[in-house]
Amino acid sequence: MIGAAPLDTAFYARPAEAVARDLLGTLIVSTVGDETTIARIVETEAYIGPHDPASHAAERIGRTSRNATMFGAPGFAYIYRSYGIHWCLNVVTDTVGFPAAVLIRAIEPVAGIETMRRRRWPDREPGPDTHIGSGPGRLGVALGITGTLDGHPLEQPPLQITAGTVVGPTRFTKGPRVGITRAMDWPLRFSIRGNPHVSR
DNA sequence: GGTCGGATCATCT
DNA sequence: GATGATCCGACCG
Repeated sequence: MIGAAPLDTAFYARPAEAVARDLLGTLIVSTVGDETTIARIVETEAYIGPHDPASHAAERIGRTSRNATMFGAPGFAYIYRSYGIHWCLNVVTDTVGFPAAVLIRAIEPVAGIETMRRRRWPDREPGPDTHIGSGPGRLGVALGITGTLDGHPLEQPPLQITAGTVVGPTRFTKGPRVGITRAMDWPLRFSIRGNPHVSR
């Protein structure tokens, strides 16, 4: 459903694993730069707390300026710079003082696809639509997300998440997270089964 | 199809 | 000084 109300704090104020699963099928509505783009979340990863060694807020790291948003209230965007190049979007979950978040790993374009194509390929022929948001760095570009949105409440423009399509228990896959070097076997990555926009 | 190296920088050792 | 929740283009087969 397009135009649904934003997800509320109660949705986010749960363990990251539950939020990661339930974010599948919901819609990101971005009005960054006066252009509206809407995309369905098709892949997520949970970073479940200080005991999660792969988390930016793992116990051995503690609270730093980068991960400060993860320690705050649920329902806010945690955005970080990846490999010095990409902006990656997370959603803060659980409770204040307990750092947990869900990384959005892939999206499927729903509206504003021309804007997304232009942002992704400004100086060359557009690639296939399945490459617009099939990865955390890619979807950041497509939706116009930058570090200035770190700490932004996701119930407000210009970046919101609203209810979308309910993804049933047999229509998603759960498996190991991608690109990490610790806790590589923890099954905290969720994706819509068979969706061509999933990163892998 | 697959593998490899470069880009680029905030954060941490 | 090294690392990393990545991506892309080049090259190989």
